[in-house]
Amino acid sequence: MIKNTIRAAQEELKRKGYKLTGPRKAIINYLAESQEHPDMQQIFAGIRAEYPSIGMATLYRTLGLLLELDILRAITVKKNQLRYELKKPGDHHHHLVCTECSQILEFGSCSFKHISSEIETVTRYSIEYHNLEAYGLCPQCQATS
Amino acid sequence: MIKNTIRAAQEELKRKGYKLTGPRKAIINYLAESQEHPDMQQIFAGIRAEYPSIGMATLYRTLGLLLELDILRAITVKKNQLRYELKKPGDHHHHLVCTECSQILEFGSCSFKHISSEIETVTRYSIEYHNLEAYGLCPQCQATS
DNA sequence: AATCTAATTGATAATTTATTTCATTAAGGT
DNA sequence: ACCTTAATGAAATAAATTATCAATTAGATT
Ligand SMILES: [Zn+2]
Ligand SMILES: [Zn+2]
Ligand SMILES: [Zn+2]
Ligand SMILES: [Zn+2]
Repeated sequence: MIKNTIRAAQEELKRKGYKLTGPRKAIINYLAESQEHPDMQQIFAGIRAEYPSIGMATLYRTLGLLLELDILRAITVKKNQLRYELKKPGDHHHHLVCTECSQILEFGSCSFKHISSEIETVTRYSIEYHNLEAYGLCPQCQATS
Repeated sequence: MIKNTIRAAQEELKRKGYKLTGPRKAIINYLAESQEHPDMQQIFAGIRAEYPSIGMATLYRTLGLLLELDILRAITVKKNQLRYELKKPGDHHHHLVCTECSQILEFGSCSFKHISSEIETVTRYSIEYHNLEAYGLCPQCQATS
């Protein structure tokens, strides 16, 4: 539900004491509505459509902030190639990344949740979130090799 | 076993048709011997100690190559802050990363192996490797907050 | 062991990406 | 409507990454 995702992100910003500004709203809206996993260039271009005055620095700052607040997730496709997605409340999934064409596919089963608390006990870390990416070849790239 | 790690990495290079050059050997040696998870700057400084003529470009190229060959793993500590570790034959582990001080702790239990082949069946991807990082606060940073 | 060939290297330049600065704007509280 | 301060955007600056290319060298071939 896109509306919920947007609202959750906005509320989290306010809850932590940040202002809900035009640029931030535009970025959150764009991310919430994008079905793929866009990179920074795509996001920048996309935002400009409905918020033409936005500067690059603001986008850097905002993505950094959303990551810190754990509202946003970055997926490493290749070295220094990140793709982004807004976290949806109630959803938890991970990603398959094709090492050939960089296609991203989501999968819902998470095996980490079960061992998370045991790892917390053993290591004394307090775990806030986790990322899991599996890398390999997508069906198309398997065919053409 | 450091010796084995070095040999495995070297053999993989040769097996794939790459030359075993001085710089590559130095980089592999450094990585194999480093117990922490160094970043590029640390690696560069460390290599220079025993291979002073190495250029930055070669380090970039070599790290990229080792990543491609799945000999090397990159751990995302923060946005655009990577740490590296050579994969050891017979070893498989994942990482806890402190979001405050960037300390990295390894943990051995991998929950993904069990579901990997099922995901391959369902998605038709062929999975070659995976990365899992859990983020949170290390014991020290929990104390000072 | 000397020769050959193509991959690799290192210095530099060029490019791209990210951050800092700072005057201006605007969000949210009063 | 006003005030305070966080946030923005443009530009400058800095940092990271990649491209270029002559010189070197690993590994194969005599
Ligand atoms: Zn996703
Ligand atoms: Zn998970
Ligand atoms: Zn490790
Ligand atoms: Zn694993």
